[in-house]
Amino acid sequence: MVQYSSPILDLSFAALSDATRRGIIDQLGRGAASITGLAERFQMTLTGMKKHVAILERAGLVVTHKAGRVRTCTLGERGLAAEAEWIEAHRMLFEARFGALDDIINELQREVRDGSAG
Amino acid sequence: MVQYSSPILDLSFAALSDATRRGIIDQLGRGAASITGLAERFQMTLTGMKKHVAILERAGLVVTHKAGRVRTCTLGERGLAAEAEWIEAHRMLFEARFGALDDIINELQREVRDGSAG
DNA sequence: GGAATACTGAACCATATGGTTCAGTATTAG
DNA sequence: CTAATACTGAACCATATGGTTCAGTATTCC
Repeated sequence: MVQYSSPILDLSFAALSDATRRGIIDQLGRGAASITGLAERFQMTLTGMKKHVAILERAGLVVTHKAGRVRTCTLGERGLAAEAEWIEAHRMLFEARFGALDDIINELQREVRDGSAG
Repeated sequence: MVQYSSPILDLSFAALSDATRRGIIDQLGRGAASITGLAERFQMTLTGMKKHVAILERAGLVVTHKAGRVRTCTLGERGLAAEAEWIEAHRMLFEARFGALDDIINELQREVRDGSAG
């Protein structure tokens, strides 16, 4: 079996797969915000927004701090380094695939070896 | 309301949020593979593997071609450009936050020290 | 033709999202 | 103390994942 487990990437790519959450990151890049502020900006109930923030927080992309009644959300310190690293490494894979097309064709012919033409 | 919709990023970040699917991309970077080949390598039923491949395909990350009985999977030509672009743009946001942190802290300390707004 | 191979689809199950409402709790303002 | 504000948690609903099994269909091999 092959193990490619990476809880951080699992959680953070999942967190980034929603447009609202990408918008929240965008917004927090312009300054800290409360749950209420984010909920208003994204036209959503407080409860709904809190769930999004919880998902971002679990992924380490957002940090929150409650002072009095107000929970303030900011971008996490972790940043997007792990995600960028994976993406960049695999961009090269994608590009290498088109560079190394001959090898791939050979591999294909060896594996399939059915001479299927059309 | 704010619109941050981007079906491509939705689908591809979601596709990348699973370790098995990241492994499949890894594997396809080393050469094309059949559903059966991938299913064996990742210890999974054909049906299960086909679902993963379908999710990668829907995101444009993988392309498949059926010749005879065999469906061959390869990396999609689209690559990871859109994902890389989003990540890089927002890495800067994250870093800008912490670059500006000194300023923010100074500002806060100044306000506290001066006892702003009695 | 008949059997093995490779995939496919439907159905099922458990869990997670993405959202809601409703009923609280804690904090701040008067 | 009272009231408003800001959040929180439980419960609910629909849909998507992540996996399975079981029953096909299409191809290839003998």
